Amino acid sequence: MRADAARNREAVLQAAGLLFDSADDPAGVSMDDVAAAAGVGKGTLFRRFGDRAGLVRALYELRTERMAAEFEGATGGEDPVEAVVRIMDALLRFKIENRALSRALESLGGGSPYTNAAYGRWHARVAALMAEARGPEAADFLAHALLAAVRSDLVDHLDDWPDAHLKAGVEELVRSVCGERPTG
Amino acid sequence: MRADAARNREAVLQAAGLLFDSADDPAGVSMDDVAAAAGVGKGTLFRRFGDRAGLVRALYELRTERMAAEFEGATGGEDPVEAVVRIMDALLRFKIENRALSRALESLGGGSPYTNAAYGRWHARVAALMAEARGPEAADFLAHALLAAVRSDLVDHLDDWPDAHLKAGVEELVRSVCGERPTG
DNA sequence: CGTTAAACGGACCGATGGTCCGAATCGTAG
DNA sequence: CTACGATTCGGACCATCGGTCCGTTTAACG
Repeated sequence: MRADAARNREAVLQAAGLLFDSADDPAGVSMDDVAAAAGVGKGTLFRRFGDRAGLVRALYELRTERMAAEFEGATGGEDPVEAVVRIMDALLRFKIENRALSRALESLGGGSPYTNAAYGRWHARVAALMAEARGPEAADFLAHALLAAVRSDLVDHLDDWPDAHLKAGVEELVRSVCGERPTG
Repeated sequence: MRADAARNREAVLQAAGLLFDSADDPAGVSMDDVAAAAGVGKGTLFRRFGDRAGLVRALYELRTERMAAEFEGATGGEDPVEAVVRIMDALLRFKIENRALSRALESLGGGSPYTNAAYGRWHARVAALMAEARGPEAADFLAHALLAAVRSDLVDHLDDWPDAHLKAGVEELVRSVCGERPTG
């Protein structure tokens, strides 16, 4: 990759990140806005990322890297229920901290958010843990259901709840679905 | 309302219904398409329904009427868990039978699907039942989580599952969340 | 039938995602 | 350092879409 190309790629990612972070509605961030903020022509933007979806995915994967790495090496042996709790909590935090970007990703059109490599990975992981925790019966669907509970637009809808309340709700959900009796 | 206005309103609703039903991607149904299919000018379409969201909501409420009525009078006394199972099953069936329309409704932009009178009603009802079934602790969030599990794009994503499998998954989810032990 | 208020409908507008191609720039070979 | 080909740049340009405007038509009523 030529030097100017690499430089522009970084500039675009950074600019787009700032724009999404400071946007209430991700749909309000246009490709023209991104190009302008990055000091780059529209052609450059589209050649590098293909289309809007490509840009959003690239940005998303950038932000996801660290979190994904944290769980990549998470070896077995741990209580599967606790593992699911940890994953769901991490996802919830991520959605809270990356509201606009996450919403942009989940509203790309087509089958989003399900046509998405990252979703597939999380689902596989959670489904496996669910199968371990309570049998393989409906593990696949229950994993989908858990992930649906932290979808960004729901998190966004509940943004006037205290974070702790939301977190407690998610944890309660996970434990219930995993077959633990309700607390208290 | 003038007679021609009423006639055109019906024509638009019927045409839009057909278009959405036969569309894979609801975004592919444009307002121009609807106007043309209804044999009506664009101005008429927008004057009657305000904007795209208005049209989709009108169509949605039309289709929802029967289902809503079924639960409107559902008096108490029934086992709350069974009541939630019934509601979730009805919602699931509705999403399956109205794929494109439901997806259109849930992807209107803004805080959709949560800025929606119907959602509020379903949530209130489910939350109340959840509170009855397992205490008020996290009932509010758990109701959101249940409803999220039958969101139309998830249902659509799983459209190669047999309906019975999906239905069983939803039922299993509801019973788990309500505190029943996993079956088997 | 005449009058009036309401509805009609399609030309028009602004914005947006995406394309195109001549101009500018990078990397390299000589 | 220079010359040159390949790659990238960038913004004018295009098609489409939601939504508006306004001259024209038409339903309703006395």
